[in-house]
Amino acid sequence: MPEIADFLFQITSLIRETAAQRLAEWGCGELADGIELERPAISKHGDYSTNIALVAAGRAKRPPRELASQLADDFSAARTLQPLLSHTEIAGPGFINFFLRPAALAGAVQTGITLGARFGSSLPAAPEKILLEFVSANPTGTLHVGHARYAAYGDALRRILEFAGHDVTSEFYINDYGTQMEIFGRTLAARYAQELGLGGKIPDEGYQGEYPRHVAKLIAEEAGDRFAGEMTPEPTPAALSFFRQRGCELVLGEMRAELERFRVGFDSWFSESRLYSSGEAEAAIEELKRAGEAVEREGALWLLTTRYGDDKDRVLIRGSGEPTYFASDIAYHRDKLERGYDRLINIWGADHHGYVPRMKAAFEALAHDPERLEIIIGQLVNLIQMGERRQMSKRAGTMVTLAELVDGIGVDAARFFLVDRSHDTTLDLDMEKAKLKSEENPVYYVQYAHARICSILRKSETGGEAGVETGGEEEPAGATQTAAGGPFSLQPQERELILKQADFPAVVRAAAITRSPQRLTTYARELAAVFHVFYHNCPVLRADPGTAAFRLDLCRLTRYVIARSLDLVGVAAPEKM
RNA sequence: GCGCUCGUAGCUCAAUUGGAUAGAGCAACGGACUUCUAAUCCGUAGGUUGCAGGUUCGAGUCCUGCCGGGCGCACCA
Repeated sequence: MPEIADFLFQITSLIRETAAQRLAEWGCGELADGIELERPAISKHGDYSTNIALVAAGRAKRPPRELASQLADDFSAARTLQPLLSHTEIAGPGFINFFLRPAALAGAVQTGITLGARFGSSLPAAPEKILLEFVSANPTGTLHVGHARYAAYGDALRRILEFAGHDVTSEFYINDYGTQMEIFGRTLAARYAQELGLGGKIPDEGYQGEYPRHVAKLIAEEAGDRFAGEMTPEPTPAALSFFRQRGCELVLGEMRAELERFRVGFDSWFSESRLYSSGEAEAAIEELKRAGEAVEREGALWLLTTRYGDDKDRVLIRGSGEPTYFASDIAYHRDKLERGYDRLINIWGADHHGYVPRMKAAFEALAHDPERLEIIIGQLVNLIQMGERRQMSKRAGTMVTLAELVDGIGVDAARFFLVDRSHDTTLDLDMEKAKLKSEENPVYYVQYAHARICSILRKSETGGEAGVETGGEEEPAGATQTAAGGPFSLQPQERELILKQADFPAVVRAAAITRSPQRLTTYARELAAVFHVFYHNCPVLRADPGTAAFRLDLCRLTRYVIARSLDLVGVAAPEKM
């Protein structure tokens, strides 16, 4: 239920109210609340249409067109709808098509402008306190385009959910505990020793590649030879602990800077190792033991996830006494719930989807509703290099970093490109092609419309051309607009523009509900297209004063909606191009 | 082998969650700048929505079975 009066929502509400009584008469009154207005594909089919007669026909056991006819009469007779509705038609198998009065559409523009920055925002029926966790890259390397995809998607989702009325916290989970960190620390120590000419040896399982060397260099710069005495024959535990910790800090610092450059900020950075220092991990495990959900077997501690549909039980504590990543994750999610969130949304890569059932099972084991955990699986990014499809891999050196992506095509093009396709399809990225074709990125099409509008608005403010020119002479035939207040008609391009603007609040809502930021890029492109057509057919500053004023309002609202649509996916809206 | 997931124009993707004649952008071809920004607009061409059934007034969308791609199936994370 939108907090804010939104034109399409208002009409829909009035249609529902009007239809409710008749539907009840036919024994299907509960259908009224489900009535939705759609934009027909063809303009001849009206401004909006509804299929309610078709839906009701099955229940009422009467021909759909007969029901449509009755409902259409009701709509025409309804006092509340008369200021909005010009007429209705019945078409096809039983669609009811609505044709709106121009004055009503003009009123919608005024409402939108009055709402200003709030236009499109809403208050959902059940606002939620949401924790949105994404990226959460291991602090042992650099961010690549796979992370970039989740960063762009997650951050856009955060913006959209907030604008749609939810209370969202974005969080980055830091895997700074366990085996991988251990190995990373050893790798850094070896690289550090090499920096100092002490000839350290990278462990067998260690990280090859340039990045650890880069981090070790940073440490060498700030620490000098302070640890030189602790490197041979083996790095001391104290030294390893330092390298682990300092390395992690440095990597996270670079990640944070890189993400900020990408316009992705996190409200919270949550450390895995803190779960152990605070005793939370132990507490979670104890709770599971006490509840009889975790048992010792074969020297390890197992969580009995098969009770809740998982394929096999899962180890929490290894025979070696080391807790698994799964144990950490349980403690982590327990902590999230204790922080009072209604819903936990995790964005995971497709390579982790097999992990979902056990995590859900853990919720049940802790007697929490697994529905509160929503895991969004994002498909992976493949690289195309020299015409070959390759999977990204640090070891194979087939990796494109977030930094390279941003340097290559810029933040706006990169974010638009990444969010524009569904997170649910695998994405092929050819960096060479992406660079060559970056000027063809649809983001510029949308930004250009925005810049164009800004240019018109600038000129209107300086009073340059408004009203001084040839009056209505260049108007397309049939224009009969007069100053506000009088009866007028709308050019088809104006009508299209207004109807497209009126879609915006519903687009935001749909994007939020279906977790699809990509709806916004599609919408922004459509709105820009409709505006460009309007621009070519309907002069603004050169129109007569009344028309010019009205069209300037159309421009203002379009500008606002484009800027907001882009902002919701983290893309800038430049005033000049 | 089992599980999850995706197959839509030559390419990259949409399609208001079951609606009317499946739409955009690139790429191709032909037009429009003495004009509020030509990074734009107009037009042409491009499709058995992987295949086969099913559900109903109606299917790209839901169900079943095949085919093909991706990803998983650890006391790794």
